Amino acid sequence: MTSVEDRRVRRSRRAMRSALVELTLEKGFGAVTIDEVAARADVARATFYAHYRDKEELLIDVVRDLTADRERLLPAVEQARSEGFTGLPVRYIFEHAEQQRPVYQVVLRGEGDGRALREFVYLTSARVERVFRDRADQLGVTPRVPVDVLAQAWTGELVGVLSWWVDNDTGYDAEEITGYVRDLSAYGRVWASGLPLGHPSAAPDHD
Amino acid sequence: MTSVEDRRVRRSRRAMRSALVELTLEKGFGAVTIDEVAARADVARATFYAHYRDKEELLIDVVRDLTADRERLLPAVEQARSEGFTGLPVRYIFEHAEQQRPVYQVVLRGEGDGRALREFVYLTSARVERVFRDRADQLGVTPRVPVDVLAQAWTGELVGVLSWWVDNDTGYDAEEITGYVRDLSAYGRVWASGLPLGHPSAAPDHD
DNA sequence: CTTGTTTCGGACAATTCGTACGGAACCATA
DNA sequence: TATGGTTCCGTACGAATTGTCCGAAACAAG
Repeated sequence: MTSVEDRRVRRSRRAMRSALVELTLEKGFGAVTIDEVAARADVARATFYAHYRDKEELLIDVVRDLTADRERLLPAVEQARSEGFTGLPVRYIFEHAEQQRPVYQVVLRGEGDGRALREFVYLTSARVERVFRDRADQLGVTPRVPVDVLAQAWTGELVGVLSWWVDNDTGYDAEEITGYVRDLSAYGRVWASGLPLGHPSAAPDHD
Repeated sequence: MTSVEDRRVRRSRRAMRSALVELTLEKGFGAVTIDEVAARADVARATFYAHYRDKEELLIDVVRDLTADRERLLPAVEQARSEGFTGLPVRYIFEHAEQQRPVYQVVLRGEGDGRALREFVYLTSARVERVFRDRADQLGVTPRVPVDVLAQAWTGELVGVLSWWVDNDTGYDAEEITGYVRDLSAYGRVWASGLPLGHPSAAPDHD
């Protein structure tokens, strides 16, 4: 039942995914009705229920499809780099977001009951945490900040900037924003604000 | 119409706000019906519509009430500090989240059509950006990363960690998490991962 | 006490939802 | 190209929820 092999299944699901994205951008997720999705996808309403329990599940399917697509872009990058690289290069994330902008907009707006965005954040943070943990093990150093906190913070930063970037006309292109995010997260706000680097051992009294 | 002065209005709105929070934690925002909110708040259904257009507006009211409460806590802190301080101390945010945990959970889960969470993020990031901008002006330095990017990144980091913290049993208390977030965002991932501090002028090749 | 506002309780039509069904169209095999 | 299994269509149905209306009662503030 509902085999992913079947061409009809692929067709229907793909159609419904992009129908949802379109409609959500037009009138907001909450205002989109299942009838409309089916109509736009040129599919019977009964077909929708044959694949998804509700709108939210369809949106989650959109998220999974998006992240799968994102992962599919990485091997080429990794191969071109020094061996053993398993990171999630910021630059390709923003470029991916540039290409798939409408989808990112819909996903990152976080509509629905939040399951979809949470799925996206989870898929990302789990990836990030794994990378950080491997790196720490490999270098044999003890992190000054626990890896799980690090992963959550960095994912939050990424998602925050990403949401803002795809939803507004910020004036920065993918390359610029990549540079800022990378340097900021790597060297911190003190460096980023243009101050001379003090020694971080004393407790800082910034906010 | 709908004057905020009237005691009946205050009563009704407060009751509906906490009813929504309770019910959302019990069964999820999407599953909560307006009937239930009214019933739990011990208010007629018509009264709901006299105050809010839909559930989302009620949730936004929850957000505004929450941030207003958060702001109300700050003056005491600011006064106890060196004059001229206008920051948003991380520590008090996490302590506030600890006290108001159910509300933070509901808000940060980002259910509904996202307007409420977006309002929260906006209210926070606007505050943050103002602080960063003032600080940059005051110090007369040119930030290496534009202030708007800085604000979005830091807000994202804060919201990301906050969501994770209030929704999971992370094992860190408010003070610990505050220290980590503050140091990490101030000095960056390179420092946080325990590495010796290289010179940040060369282009980094981390992710 | 009087005036204006808010709340109540009940009713209403209109949407949307989720499910069911037989028959037609389709796909992957042989 | 024949066949058995699946997916899709079209339609129909009851149930639940929504948003709006109204007059009467309760309340707040001068």
